[in-house]
Amino acid sequence: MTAPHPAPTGRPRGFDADAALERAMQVFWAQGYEGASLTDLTGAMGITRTSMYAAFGNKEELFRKALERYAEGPASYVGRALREPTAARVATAFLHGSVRATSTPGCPAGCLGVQGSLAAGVAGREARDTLATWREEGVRRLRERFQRAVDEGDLPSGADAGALARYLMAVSNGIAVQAAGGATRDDVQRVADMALLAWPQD
Amino acid sequence: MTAPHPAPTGRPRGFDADAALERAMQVFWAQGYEGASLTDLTGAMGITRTSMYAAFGNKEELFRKALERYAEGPASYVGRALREPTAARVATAFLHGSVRATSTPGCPAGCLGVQGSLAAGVAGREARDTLATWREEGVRRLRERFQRAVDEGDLPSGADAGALARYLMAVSNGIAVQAAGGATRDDVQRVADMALLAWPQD
DNA sequence: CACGTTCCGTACCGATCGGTACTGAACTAA
DNA sequence: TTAGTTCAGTACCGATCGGTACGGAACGTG
Repeated sequence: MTAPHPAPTGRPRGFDADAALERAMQVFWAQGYEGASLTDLTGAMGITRTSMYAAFGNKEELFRKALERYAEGPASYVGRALREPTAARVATAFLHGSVRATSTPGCPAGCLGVQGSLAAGVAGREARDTLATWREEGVRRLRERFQRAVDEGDLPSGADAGALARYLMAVSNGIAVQAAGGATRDDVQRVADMALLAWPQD
Repeated sequence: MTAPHPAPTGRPRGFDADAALERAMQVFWAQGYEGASLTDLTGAMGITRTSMYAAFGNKEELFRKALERYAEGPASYVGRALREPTAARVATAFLHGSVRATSTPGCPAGCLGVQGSLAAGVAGREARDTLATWREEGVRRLRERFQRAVDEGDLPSGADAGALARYLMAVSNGIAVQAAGGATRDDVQRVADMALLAWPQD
């Protein structure tokens, strides 16, 4: 394994693909999949259509890659929250992370995983399903974390890990909708704090 | 005032405008504002483009009228909830109504007021703002109802009516997102019930 | 009947949609 | 230098977008 990139022949790429993807993510985040035209996207990315297609495939693949970047960037709080030592701290970190990510100055308000595509025509159906799967994957990770907490005695033995997981995801989604609609960070922070009052006490 | 409709001269309308608006509402609900093309809409409404423009103005006005119909139909639970005698019962009726409306067989999953337009390009920006204003109006009505409950001693004097109102709206929005993503009625019912555990006890 | 008014249906408008063919330009290897 | 390969940019593709012009059809009124 001396050369992970086999043979860099031909004309080199004239732009930073990582930076371009970051811009594309921002456009999808702000305008949604259907609302983001190739003109909008390539304009923000600073490249031509042909360069975009050569580097990312097509609009749908660009969207999927933008979502991956989103998951590792603005939504990285999910993975961090899951590594908290107790279920209660997981819940708190998850919702507080959601508050921060959906109300960060300089970034679009809301969550790409929600407003990227929620209801769509035929053209945006695949993007919609991609996001639904992504959110469901988040529920699954939370559920498994909480099931472990039940097994370890961190949560009461009667606690429903699946219900707790979906509850947190739903509140997070609601925070995202509120933020997208103009609610302030203080507004959604109060929502998160109030939602945590429902957390099971042992 | 003998004739509220002054002079019904000319060729009479060949379709039921009310039924047509109902179909349009369903299409916007399922596909969102940008995802619903005029071909989709008029096809479902069973009328031609010219008839739609004559009866409803244009796509944006059709959307606003569909939202009005939604508010008086599937979302009528909001007004009913506000008339409940105690704040706690308002909250319960509001979230349970949200559960029912977002997971009704035969209707699109989710809430038109959320997935109708959350993030949009220039074309859908007005629809998006219309929905944000509509949701904010819901928060206002809840807040005023809860402020009254505080004044009457129904809620503790320290309760923050605005925070309670936004909390309920956020949870409702989250339920809508989850339902749109495929969560079952039982799933979102559990979310609602758990969210109500956070309600202030006197 | 003829007349004015309104509605319906077709056929079309310019603009924009996502996507691509093609021509050079810029690089490495021989 | 030459050949081979990849990228950039223009100019364009057919399809679809929201919206409309226009002519005929269906009504109430003289």
